[in-house]
Amino acid sequence: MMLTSLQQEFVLHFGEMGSRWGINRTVGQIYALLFISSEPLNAETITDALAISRSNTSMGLKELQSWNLVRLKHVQGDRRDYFTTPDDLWEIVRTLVAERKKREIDPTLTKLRELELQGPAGDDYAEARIAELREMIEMMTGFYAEMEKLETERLVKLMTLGSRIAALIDKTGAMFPALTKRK
Amino acid sequence: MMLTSLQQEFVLHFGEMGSRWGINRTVGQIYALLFISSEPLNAETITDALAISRSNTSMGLKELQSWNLVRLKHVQGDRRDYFTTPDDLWEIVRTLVAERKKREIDPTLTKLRELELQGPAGDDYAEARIAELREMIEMMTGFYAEMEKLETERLVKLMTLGSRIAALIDKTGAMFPALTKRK
DNA sequence: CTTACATTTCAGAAATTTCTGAAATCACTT
DNA sequence: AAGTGATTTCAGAAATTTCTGAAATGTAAG
Repeated sequence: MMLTSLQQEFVLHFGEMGSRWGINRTVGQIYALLFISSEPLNAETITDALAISRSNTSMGLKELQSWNLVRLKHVQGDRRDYFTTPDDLWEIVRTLVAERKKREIDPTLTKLRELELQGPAGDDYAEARIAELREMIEMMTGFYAEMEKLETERLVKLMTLGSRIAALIDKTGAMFPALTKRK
Repeated sequence: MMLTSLQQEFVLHFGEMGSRWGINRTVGQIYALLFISSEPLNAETITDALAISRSNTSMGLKELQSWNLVRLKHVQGDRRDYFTTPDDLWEIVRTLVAERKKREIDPTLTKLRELELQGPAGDDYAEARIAELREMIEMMTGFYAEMEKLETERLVKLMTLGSRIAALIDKTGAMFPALTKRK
């Protein structure tokens, strides 16, 4: 498959950004290619569009599947696997956030709880700092859980409230003022 | 400096998580150490607490400074630099989010705008997909900009609204319904 | 069961990132 | 301006990650 120059640039950009996003260049490129392709692509097509090895494509697709970022399709009378990204961008963002939380936040939350369970270690400052960090992460993951529950309509509405958001918050009764205290 | 076992475990965990967070092990460990230390530390102390080279410490601190994640302090009568993390966790989170946005999102938004400016490339699907992605990122960065403006009090209040958030959103008039449409 | 692909695995090669020690630079003191 | 100690730079070494080609495995059809 020959890429248009638009596709080419888009794909290369995602490849370069890959390392900042915690994936490698190839994975970024494969994802980008699937994202801007109107039809599902098979591994062979991806391999030659990106000029990489067939095995690299296989590993990249496996990685994207582990992130739940691609969907498998089948074409009538063709036994090869075809891949796409979801049409709905909101679904993509939800998946991305969920997976990053799982990989980047959850293990740390677990570790912090473990450390607290190990009981007083005679280092009051470190203990307080760890507790404080755990509480903050819990608050943020709690908020995330609520956001995740919202249907896309409401999420969009919230995100487009603009500066009226502050006034809206003020409309509700005061809650958990203790959580705003500083050390 | 001898680390307590609590500090040790905390530091090692941040080191391991480093790669998932887009920093390297050493940078993760240095940050963790500063975070749980009640007093500012100098490079020499960090070097021997983590058993790394002096130059590695220097590079790690430089990296943390480029992220705005550490503060420089000076001790009376000591010409060495001492480093700490801000006491206020909210300040840390704000910095982290701002820096990640700058590194992970902004360059892509710029690139997408560039691609759109290059004008019709005869690939309607890719063009539509790129426009859609740009709009989504703009919506999210717009929301982020609003969140960033909120004082910590209000942010905490918003984050602890729990399930009442949905009802609150519904209280406002309908806005931008077009933005919720699917392809 | 055999053939004909399709896909995955995996050991080593290649590329990239991280780390070190030595030298250079910087900045304060005398 | 010479001396002392702190910090940074940087070239190469070490470690890690990514990529490839070949072999192994999987799977549907004949």
